[in-house]
Amino acid sequence: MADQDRRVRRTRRALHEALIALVLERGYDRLTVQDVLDRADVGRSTFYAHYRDKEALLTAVFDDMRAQLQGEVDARAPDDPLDPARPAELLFEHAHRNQRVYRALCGRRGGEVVLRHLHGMTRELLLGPLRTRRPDLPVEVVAEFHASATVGLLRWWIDQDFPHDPAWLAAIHRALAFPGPAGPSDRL
Amino acid sequence: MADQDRRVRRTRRALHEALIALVLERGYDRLTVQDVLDRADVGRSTFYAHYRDKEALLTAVFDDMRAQLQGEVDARAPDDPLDPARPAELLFEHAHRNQRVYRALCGRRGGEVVLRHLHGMTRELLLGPLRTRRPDLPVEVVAEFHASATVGLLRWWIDQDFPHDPAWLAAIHRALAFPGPAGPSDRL
DNA sequence: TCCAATCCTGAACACAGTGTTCGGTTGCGG
DNA sequence: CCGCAACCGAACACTGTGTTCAGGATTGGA
Repeated sequence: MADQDRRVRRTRRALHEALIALVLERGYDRLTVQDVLDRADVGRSTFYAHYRDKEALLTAVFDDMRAQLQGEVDARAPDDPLDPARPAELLFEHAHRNQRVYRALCGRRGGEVVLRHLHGMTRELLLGPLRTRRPDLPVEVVAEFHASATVGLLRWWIDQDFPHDPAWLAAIHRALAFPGPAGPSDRL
Repeated sequence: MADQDRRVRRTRRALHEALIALVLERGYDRLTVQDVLDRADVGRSTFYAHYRDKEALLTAVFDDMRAQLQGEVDARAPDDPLDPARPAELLFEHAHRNQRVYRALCGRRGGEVVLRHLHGMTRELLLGPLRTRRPDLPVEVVAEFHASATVGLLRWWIDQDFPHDPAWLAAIHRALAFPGPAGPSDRL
């Protein structure tokens, strides 16, 4: 199996790491495939044997992050499946624990593609809990609203270098997105 | 003065129009400068005499829209400067009256750059009215939240081909962003 | 230990798109 | 009608992309 060959693992890992480092230094769109190759010390043809292009590599890095987050959500969220602010809270915590990657992927210097994926992911994450919260409004629109707001908040936090706690951001998010005496932590 | 030469006006107008048309057909990033040139029937060197690159042209088109919107906001908003939902309402109305341009600039096929500008513009538009609304939370964060949510809603509306009214969208926006018995039109 | 399969290398290549230059032409405004 | 400014378009150098292929290196399993 392809996965078990150490060379493949090494190559992929090196490319991922090089991409992240270079995005943090120069920003995604100022990057050349050749730049990544030089940094990762990988041959040109090898790269194209693994990824279709620069964007595919970025997506692969994002998918790693996505899978990890999804795992945590699946593990920690189902005990409280109806709180619509919970997914965002988990997202903020996950970002806080993986600042480097989030800065590269979702920060100012990251690519637009990742933002689209992140937005879509967040929308799906929120769609369930939101269905019950606002039965009077069309769910798609509500999900769109909250996904945009949540990702916007996250981006702001990242670009400000993660000030305060994840809990701080989550409290603000809850106060803005779901005001009222509902939540247990509605004050700062 | 440069502005008064008919040739300049004609060239700029043709380039703007060609860009919009082509974005609607193929999407911004699938476009070549040469494509725009062919469609506008303008020489290559002429283009670079007017704009630094493809992105500068896009920005110029956006600035036209921005100026028009700003004019309307200045004309119609100051009578109600404290309602934080009013700027978004005006934005939705303006988009509805300029569907073609908004689809090209801010829709799915538009460029990422415009989105950043639109986001910034919206944030500035909201910063004033929001300052009084939520004195307990940091203004920047609140503005970020609402700018993201508003632009997200607008993009959704555009990509769905402007279903319903501007008023419909504004009502949803108000209900989600500023709930409570405050606004005059809080129901659908 | 060996070996066949698989991966990696690196240079060469064709290609697409960019942004600039410049001599010559056209159209504008005064 | 004239002088100036804008436009043209072809040519050019340049950057980056994605592919190909023959030869060398590593791997996992027998």
